[in-house]
Amino acid sequence: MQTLAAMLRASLWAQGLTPAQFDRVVADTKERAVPAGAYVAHKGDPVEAWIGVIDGLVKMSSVSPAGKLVTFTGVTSGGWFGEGSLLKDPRRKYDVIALRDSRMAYLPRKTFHWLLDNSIPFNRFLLTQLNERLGQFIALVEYDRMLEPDARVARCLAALFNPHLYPGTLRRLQISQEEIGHLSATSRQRCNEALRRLEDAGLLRVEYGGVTILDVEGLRNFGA
DNA sequence: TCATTAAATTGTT
DNA sequence: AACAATTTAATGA
Repeated sequence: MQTLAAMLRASLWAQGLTPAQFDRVVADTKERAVPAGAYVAHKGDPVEAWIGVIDGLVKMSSVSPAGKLVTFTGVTSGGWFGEGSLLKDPRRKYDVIALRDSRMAYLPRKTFHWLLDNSIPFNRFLLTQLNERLGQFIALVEYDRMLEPDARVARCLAALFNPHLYPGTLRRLQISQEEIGHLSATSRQRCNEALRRLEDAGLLRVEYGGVTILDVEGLRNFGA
């Protein structure tokens, strides 16, 4: 648990701002609490802000025409998303749902573009973020077809600890096995089996209502 | 603070 | 998908 200002200060992208720029960001950014299970943003909504997770966990997902729920990725404390929509498409391309009670930060579109125009470090950060996400999605497509469920679960968890996207995330992840299943496209029972195998391998510890990550690198390379 | 009950989550079939 | 076991959270004495 941390304050909005502390979260902003800890963000990689805020480190490179001038004190004046940082002050404006703090002044413009609004905070909102979202209970578990509630929508942070709906698919198709106009995108009015860059959204960060101060504390909590959200998932980006979509519902196919056939009604099937597809989860793309999760975002943990310290992560920001929606820059793609702010740069290009005016509307959000996916639903964002809180998996736990979460506190979100909203940086207005106007401030976001002002930072783009005035801060080189901010641009640099965005490049890195976009690149990391691209890599994540490429890996997603790749391992979705090639790897066994154990490895999918492992990499999906490792992705939540990407240091570029989510700096300083605690090792303890509060998430049910059912949700890990959604994130990794495995059934709940297959996910449960995978988690226990990963625990046997010493990569994480399975707990009630969550897991503690012991070896991020090991998870990332699992099954490779 | 402790005991009881309900709800959520996990482990098995 | 359904069921049983386990853990946590909530309630009230």
